[in-house]
Amino acid sequence: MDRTATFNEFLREKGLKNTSQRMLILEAFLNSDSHYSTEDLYLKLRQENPKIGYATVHRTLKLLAESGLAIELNFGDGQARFEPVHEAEHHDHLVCTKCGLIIEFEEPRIETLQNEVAKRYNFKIQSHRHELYGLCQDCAKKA
Amino acid sequence: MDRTATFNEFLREKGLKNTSQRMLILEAFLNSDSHYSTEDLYLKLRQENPKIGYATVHRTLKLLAESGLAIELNFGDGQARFEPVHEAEHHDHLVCTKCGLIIEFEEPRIETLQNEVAKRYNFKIQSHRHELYGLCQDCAKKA
DNA sequence: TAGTTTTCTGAAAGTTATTTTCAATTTCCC
DNA sequence: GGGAAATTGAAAATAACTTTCAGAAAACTA
Repeated sequence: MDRTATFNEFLREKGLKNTSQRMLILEAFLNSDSHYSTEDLYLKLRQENPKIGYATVHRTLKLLAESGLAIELNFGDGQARFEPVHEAEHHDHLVCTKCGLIIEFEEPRIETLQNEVAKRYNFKIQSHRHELYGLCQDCAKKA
Repeated sequence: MDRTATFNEFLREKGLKNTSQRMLILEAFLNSDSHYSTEDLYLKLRQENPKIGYATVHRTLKLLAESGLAIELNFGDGQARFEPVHEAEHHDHLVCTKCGLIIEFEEPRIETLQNEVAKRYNFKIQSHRHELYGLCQDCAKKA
């Protein structure tokens, strides 16, 4: 299932409608390689489609984030940015030191920060390990 | 050198002045265990000191962040929060798979996200590993 | 597929957090 | 203590985001 279909299914499940604006915004967003703020994407869309509204772009980006197709990033410049979530997202682990339970987690924002760190040192990442060790919910309760 | 002294030195270096308000804000901030927004800290300070201004609290928190005593966090709720940076901040590693070079890095924002992940699973973190593997600047150049 | 219901849209207004302005005050350096 | 320079608090300004609302469009129903 491609991402347009994924989004359509998301809309259907939520009882929302598939509109031409949403499709335009989705397409523009998916074809981006950078991190768009609402403003950025709005201005880009305006070039082709002068009657699209800022509020619609904003609302659609929120929906995309909710559907999992986008993640919302905050670099602390007071402007939210949205990034497409790519397939093959990998996960990291929480490991319980008492019972051995392993929980997989995904946190794209950590990935972003890793990339930022690597960039800081002109380092080219090939892979990574990231494990959090501690007590799971049950073991913490018993302790 | 304690943190008050650190801040005073930071002020002196920047040609800024040591005022009673700044000291009050610094003290309240350092004695906090939680993440304060400007608003939070402002309201707390008002209890003891009704004439302190919001703008001053805000400006001082920015200075603290600039001085390295605080980090500014963004949880995406549209409100910046500030957290004291504690001593003994630990670091993680970049490891070059070619020449074995190890670079230490610190990235408090990753720590914050880790905590967020842990909270998501009601997991109590005891320690963690976080290593990025790849090519250092030099090896990447040669490749 | 026409009619009905519900959601959507864009523009503008409203919020909320943050930043700036400015006149009075305070600090710092002799 | 005197004076230049920075600071303060209140209020105004800004900027990002969210909501409102009436007309438009999509989805459902028979």
